[in-house]
Amino acid sequence: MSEQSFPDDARPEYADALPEYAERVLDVTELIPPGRVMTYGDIAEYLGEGGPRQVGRVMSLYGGGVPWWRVVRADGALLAGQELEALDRYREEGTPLKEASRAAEGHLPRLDLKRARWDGGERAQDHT
DNA sequence: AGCGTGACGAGTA
DNA sequence: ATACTCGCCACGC
Repeated sequence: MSEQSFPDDARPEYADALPEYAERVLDVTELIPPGRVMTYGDIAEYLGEGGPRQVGRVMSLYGGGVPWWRVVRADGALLAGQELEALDRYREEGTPLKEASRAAEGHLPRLDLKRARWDGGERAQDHT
């Protein structure tokens, strides 16, 4: 096959296809079981490529078609701008939440990562 | 090329 | 628990 040599800054792109990295991130996102979550960093580590910021970027740009609420920040804070949307999902999926202490009323609950975090493998998780 | 910005994360005060 | 720093890396100006 004749190898066409493109200049490094003029590689052909196909509009229908997402960048390969983005596709992998979305792929992993769809593997997260309902009621569980993975952090941006977890996904990056799982892929063995990129970092949390790269994953965050992908979700920001292309996350609309996948269960984006199952990809969360490491501190358990709900996604800014879509807290209520996400909270709704968590409640219907039974995702472990950590209710805000009564002292902080205005605060929405945060995720209980200790219980909700999914390691990417199939494994029994119990307790209550 | 430099610099600010971001759906991040860990460490420190 | 909050605030701030740094490290990280892709992008846009």
